[in-house]
Amino acid sequence: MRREVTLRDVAELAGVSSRTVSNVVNGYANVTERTRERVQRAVEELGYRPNVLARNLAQGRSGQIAVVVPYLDTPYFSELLQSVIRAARISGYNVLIDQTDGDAEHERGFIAHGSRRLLFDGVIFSPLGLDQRALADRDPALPLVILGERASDGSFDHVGIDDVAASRQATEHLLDLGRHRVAAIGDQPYATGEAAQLRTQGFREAHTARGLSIREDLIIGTARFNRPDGARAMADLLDRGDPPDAVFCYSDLVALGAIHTILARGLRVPEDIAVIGYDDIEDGRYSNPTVSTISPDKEWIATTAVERLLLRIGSSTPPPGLELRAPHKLIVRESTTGRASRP
Amino acid sequence: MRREVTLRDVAELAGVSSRTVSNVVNGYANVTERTRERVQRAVEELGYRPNVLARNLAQGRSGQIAVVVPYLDTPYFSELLQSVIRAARISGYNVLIDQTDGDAEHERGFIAHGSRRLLFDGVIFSPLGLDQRALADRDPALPLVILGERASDGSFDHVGIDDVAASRQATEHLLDLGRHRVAAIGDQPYATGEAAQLRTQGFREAHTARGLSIREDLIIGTARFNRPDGARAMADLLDRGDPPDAVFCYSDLVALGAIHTILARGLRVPEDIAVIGYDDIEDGRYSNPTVSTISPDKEWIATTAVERLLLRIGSSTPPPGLELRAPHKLIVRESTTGRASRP
DNA sequence: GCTGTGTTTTGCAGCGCTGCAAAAGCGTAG
DNA sequence: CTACGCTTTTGCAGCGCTGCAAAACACAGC
Repeated sequence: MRREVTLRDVAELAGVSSRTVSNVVNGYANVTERTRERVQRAVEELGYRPNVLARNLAQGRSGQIAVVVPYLDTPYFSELLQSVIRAARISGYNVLIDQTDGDAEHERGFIAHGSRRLLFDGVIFSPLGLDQRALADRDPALPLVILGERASDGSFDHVGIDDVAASRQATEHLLDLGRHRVAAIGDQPYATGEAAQLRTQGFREAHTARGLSIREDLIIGTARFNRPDGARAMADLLDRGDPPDAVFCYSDLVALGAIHTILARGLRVPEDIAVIGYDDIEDGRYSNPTVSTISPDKEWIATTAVERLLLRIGSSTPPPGLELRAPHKLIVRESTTGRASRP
Repeated sequence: MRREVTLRDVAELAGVSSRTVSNVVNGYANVTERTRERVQRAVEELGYRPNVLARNLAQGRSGQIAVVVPYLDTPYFSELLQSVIRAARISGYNVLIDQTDGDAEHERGFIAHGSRRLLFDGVIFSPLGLDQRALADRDPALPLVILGERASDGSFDHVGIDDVAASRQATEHLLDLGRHRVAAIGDQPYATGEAAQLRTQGFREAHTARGLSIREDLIIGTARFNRPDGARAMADLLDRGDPPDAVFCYSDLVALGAIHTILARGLRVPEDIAVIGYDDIEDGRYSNPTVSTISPDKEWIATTAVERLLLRIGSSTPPPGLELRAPHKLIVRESTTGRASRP
């Protein structure tokens, strides 16, 4: 493989210094038209391409941001990622993706002090559960934006919807339908399940606001927010007898899993059991029945996260950690109100 | 921000040369136990972390591979990516992800000569359509593995299932059910739709092998392989009158979209119309009805692609471009044979 | 003690680029 | 003609690491 063309090669051909070539390549303003043209021609003649690695080393930055999610194949994340990549690219950043598989050790490693130093300039992090230890030995110099959990300690930004309000809204929708035995699937009552706990809180508030009591045994925990766990939890509920007449699921995947079980048992959705999900993934818009859900504004979340992160990367004095509330709305579909009259 | 700890700092503290520290850090064999320990201690005391950028520049490699897919939110790709990331990480490689949004210009840019030179050591590329021009001015020195399309010109590897055989198998399954008016949704009869064309070919072969004629008007094209396009295509078919009694969809998403339309029209799946998909994504295992499909071995595809790519990256004389056939199988679910008797 | 062999450590150059500050060029005013 | 201020170009050092080859060391055998 022949040696690659360098700045110096171009400089020699154009009869200028390599620094001038650098200036032209980077669009520096103070270059005469004549020089610019001469350099431009030389660049093209030799087919010069800047060496990103060298540039990065010299600048002390990598031009990459990392996005860390627990699972890539969760539609919510992949839909979000799509927007993040787009937003980052507009600003000239590449996106390095990593999935933690929900492994706490792995999550910690990503924001720990000095880890993979300089491979990325900042991290957008969607932790499955961000424990105290991880926060404690995190690199304070690493620009960080957290998605989902509510945990800003002032040194990073947090972007997410108001989980409590949204969950309350979802539950109220079920109660408005006249359902009385409403179950919740997805609780995670341990230290790292904060997102789940906020949803449970909203679920409770909806009840107490109406003076309704909560059947604690109708709050079901799951390890993950995916289809198999939703299906399993629903099966548990149905096996017990005295089944619920409505279910609030903490993700659309859980809802799809639950619906799968309900239908497999010969019951109807929503006639026998109404189901509402969370996330508004595309699946739920095409499933049978279609799934009512809480729809977070993913585009808003993605662009805001990138924007804030780049701001952090760019500023020497880190801006204060903000709590950024993304808009959300309730979307009513067949799984709670049934199919509209057929055409 | 204080200056970061460098090799030289460690060297000074340990009283050795920086080259020796480098040797220890990189696990070079010929270092006495005494030296190694001393250096190790200094490394820990100072909290030294290698600067990846500098290492990359010195070595002339980036330790990253790029994976380029058209759309990240397509479950098939996100499921595949998950495995690719895992496989790459095992070999110490990071994965840089990019989505092209199906933009040909963007796709070309990724493999074009010199583009983003050295940002990644190789590319796993799932082109939406790899046109001649892109192949023509591709950088011959860039290690490349292509997924999906069948297009190896000998200078790169290609990993994918046998599309023709698989499609034929799917179609035969529908014919075996006694269906006679079988439609196909997803054809792309233009230059860059090779994957789709192979599936159409399999569809045809299944018919001709049994001496059946094909109703050309039952082969429907779509721009993408997603739910909305599947739903739309199915609506077209039904609007025409004389609807098909079975449909072979070129992806599970298309199938889910098609099923959505069929059910919305008050028809039944599979009683009125049997539907089979392609890709075996998780959706299809939990949808109502569950979706029969062609299941490619994604794990095999991912690990093989990474393995071959790293082999290319590592060898100075590029190995011959291989055509690697991944295993696949037909999976029969409710959308073709109906629900098993209820429990 | 000296030589030869093998192991361990070192010095240096350089990967290709950019930051910095100085040098050169250029036009205008005095 | 000189001085001054502004624009344009340049030279150099250095980002932090590794490749290479030479130097230093250790040990055995004569």
